[in-house]
Amino acid sequence: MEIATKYNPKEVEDRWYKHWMDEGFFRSVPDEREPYTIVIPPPNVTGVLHMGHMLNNTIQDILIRRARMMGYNACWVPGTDHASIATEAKVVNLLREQGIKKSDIGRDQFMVHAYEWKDKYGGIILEQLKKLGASCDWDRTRFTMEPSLYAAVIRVFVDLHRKGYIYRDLRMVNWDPKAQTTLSNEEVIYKENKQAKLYHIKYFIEGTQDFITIATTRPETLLGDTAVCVHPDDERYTVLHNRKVIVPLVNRHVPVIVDDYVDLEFGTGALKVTPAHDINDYELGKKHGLETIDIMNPDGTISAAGELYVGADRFAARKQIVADLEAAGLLVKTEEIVNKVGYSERNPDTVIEPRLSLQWFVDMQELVKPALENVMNDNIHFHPDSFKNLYKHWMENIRNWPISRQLWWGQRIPAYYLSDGRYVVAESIEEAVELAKKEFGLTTLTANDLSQDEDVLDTWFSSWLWPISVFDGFENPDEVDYYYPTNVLVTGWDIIFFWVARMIIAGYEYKGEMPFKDVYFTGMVRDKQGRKMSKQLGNSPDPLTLIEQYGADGVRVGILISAPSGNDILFDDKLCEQGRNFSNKLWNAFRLIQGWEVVEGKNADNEASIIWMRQRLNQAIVEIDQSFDKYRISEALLTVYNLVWDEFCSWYLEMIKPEYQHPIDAYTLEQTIIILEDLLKLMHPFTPFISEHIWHHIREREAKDSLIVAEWPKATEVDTKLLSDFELVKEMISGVRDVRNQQQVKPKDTVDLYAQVANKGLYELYRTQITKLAKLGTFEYTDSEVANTQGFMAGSDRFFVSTGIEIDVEEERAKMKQELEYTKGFIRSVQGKLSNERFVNSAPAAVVDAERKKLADGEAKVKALEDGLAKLG
RNA sequence: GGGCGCUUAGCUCAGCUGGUUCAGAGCAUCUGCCUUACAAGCAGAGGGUCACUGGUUCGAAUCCAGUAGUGCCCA
Repeated sequence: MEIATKYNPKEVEDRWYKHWMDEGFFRSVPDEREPYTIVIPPPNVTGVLHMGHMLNNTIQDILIRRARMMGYNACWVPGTDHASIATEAKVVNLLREQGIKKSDIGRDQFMVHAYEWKDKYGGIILEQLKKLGASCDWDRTRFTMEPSLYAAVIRVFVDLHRKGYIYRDLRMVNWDPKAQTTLSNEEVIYKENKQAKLYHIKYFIEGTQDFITIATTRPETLLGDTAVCVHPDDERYTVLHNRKVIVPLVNRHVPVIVDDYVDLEFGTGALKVTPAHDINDYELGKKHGLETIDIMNPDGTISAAGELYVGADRFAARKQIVADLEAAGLLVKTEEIVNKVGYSERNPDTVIEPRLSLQWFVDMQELVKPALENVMNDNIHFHPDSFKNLYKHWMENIRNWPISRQLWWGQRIPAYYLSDGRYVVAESIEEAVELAKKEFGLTTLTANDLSQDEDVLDTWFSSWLWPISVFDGFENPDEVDYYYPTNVLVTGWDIIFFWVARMIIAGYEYKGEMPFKDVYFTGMVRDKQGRKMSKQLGNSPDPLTLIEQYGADGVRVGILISAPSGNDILFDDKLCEQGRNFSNKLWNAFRLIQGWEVVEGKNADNEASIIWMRQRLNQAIVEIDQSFDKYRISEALLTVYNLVWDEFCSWYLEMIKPEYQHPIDAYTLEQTIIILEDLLKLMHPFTPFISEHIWHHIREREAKDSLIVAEWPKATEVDTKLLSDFELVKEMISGVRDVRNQQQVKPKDTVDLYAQVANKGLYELYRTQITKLAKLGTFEYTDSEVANTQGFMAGSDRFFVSTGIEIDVEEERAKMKQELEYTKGFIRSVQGKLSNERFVNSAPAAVVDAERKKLADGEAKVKALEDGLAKLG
């Protein structure tokens, strides 16, 4: 059979994914085995795959595939969250294109459209994950708005309310006037506004012709001013204490208050106080008992309470008020300054408005306690653990969580109001009626007398239940008891607060136990220049295009190879090229083995190579397992990569490879295939497609006998002596090759080698291998310098290569002298250590022994070189 | 302003409990090879004062302090 010299992943990948699906290898149901569980960080249902997903899902797939091979009942639960703001925005836009306004069709109709949209466009990302090779149990795909998960959210809200953790309060919120929703602090992006203006405005002092100048960047808010504040130590304004000033245009008489909150340096040192429209002013207002005047409508226009400019947009109002102030002679001056303005993450052009609003909150102060404790004491283990600092800092300063969102797409808050504003919280309207009857003594109350809260809950209020709710854990203990706690959560560090912390909180509150044992934080994927990948910059490659170009295996290797946990990675297509080349290397090793003619019997010359390769494999298994245990995934990959490429391909296969058109003996072939099978197993988590493909072509196999469920290799005791001996042999062969290169010996020509060595047995063991890889004519031993040869050292052994080309004796002597000097210097430093009593007494015995060995080796080397130099004359 | 990181080869980064010839890998560069598995390859080579200054130690890239540069988070 002719096999292409270049591996073509496109012909292979879809086929094996289908095979795995058909055979049900991804499926997990509870059984007597120990589970290994991962819940996917649910991507946004409107989302498409980006590089961050690629990284984080590749890691999850690697972990779950290895666990599956290790015999665990591996369960990776996929799904999406409903992304209330993002999805609602998409649905609103779609409806708008059809000429439909959200307000016209009403809430129920809107929800019908939203679910339709989700069914049609949502979840593309899950299909894309299949291309990457993600071995999720697709039968378990969950969605945060499906009935069971919806019910869980409502149940938790009611429960937390009953326990007193959920309350309603007037708070300053980040208001997005376009989406007409409240945003959390994390959803506000602060951008520098270089063209901001600082307006200096006159406030007359009551009963005088004097005025005080106040600087503000938001002059329209003066409509809501209820005080002016000065610093107690500010002598400029001492005369104003206990006086009143007049707010311009609206002519409101407001008190001057004194508080050291004011920054003496900024502006004029006097601050206008607008409690309804600035968070700091709100705090000041509370402290000083000021009136709060809300001058803004939800859509960002001026409300009736503002008295002037009613109905005008806030920015139009600003322009107008500046003009009017100027006309009235109340504007002292306008200054250009740079300030930071908050924008909505979802509507990037919309300036966030601080606004007072009646919101639902979760009181986090008690809830965080077990979540903080169990991370700090490593019951839940963070990787890398430096994120504990960040976590601790946040958890110790946690603020209460605003969970209302003024949207329709989401779980509607289960609070039911009477017309007088009193309310009850219940899982259904029926329960609410009963509750209200009892609580308020209204025996004749019916459902018609109650109206449900118009707001929905923050999407994270669904997501924090995910490790429980995906197993229907709030309804039925069967599955959740088996799978929970899950083993590991893999996610970007940027959502440590949004999600990771909150899941831990919910886990302890509702299961009394951690949601996962380990958390693996991935870095952010950035472009070559270190910029975050984003749609706006257009610097993010399309993952599916990359898969087309390099194969899923290649992209997986590429993205992982430079991605130690927690560190940001600077992504470059070149990395995928390296991944693709790795696939190709393996492919060609397979071609070589597949192409051999076989002859019965056993070529004893290969035995030493086989034993070495098995030991080398053994050692690598130990290293790989250790790396996995510490979640050093990219390090494990590198070990596999070097094992396959360098050790197996460059050394082992070159040693056992028969001469051209000669057959291989059946024994060596079988041993080689067994070794290759172990390599494929080790590769499988990283490069699932090509490894499975070769697995099925290297032997005849049943469909069930697939690599994805093959047993993970186990290491036996590692023969470190044998391995270090062979490293010396490698060094010696490389030494010969170096001489060949320097002397420009043609690849086909042989050279003669003379060895002046302490341990002939070592080299005899590998005589055929050495002869073959170094392309030797003769290989003999000597006890002194050989004339007209180029010498080199490997360890403390000395070798002489005769290439038939005249050697420059002077050059040879100079090289030897240089090496002699270096070695003598080295010996001096070792002797220095060994003659230091404090070193010998306080360093561990193994370290001291190692130094003694270094000394002995060095001395042997010096002797060989000195003898050689003497011989050269 | 407060907090947390980072600084190792031209580039991107490893280097774990301070201790093997510890200064590494990949990419890039240079030399030679289309040697019948692989040019998406093979065999080699060069390249670093481990940011700087001090300290602890028998011993520091590694621990501590300070300085400089840089990035992120919070206000």
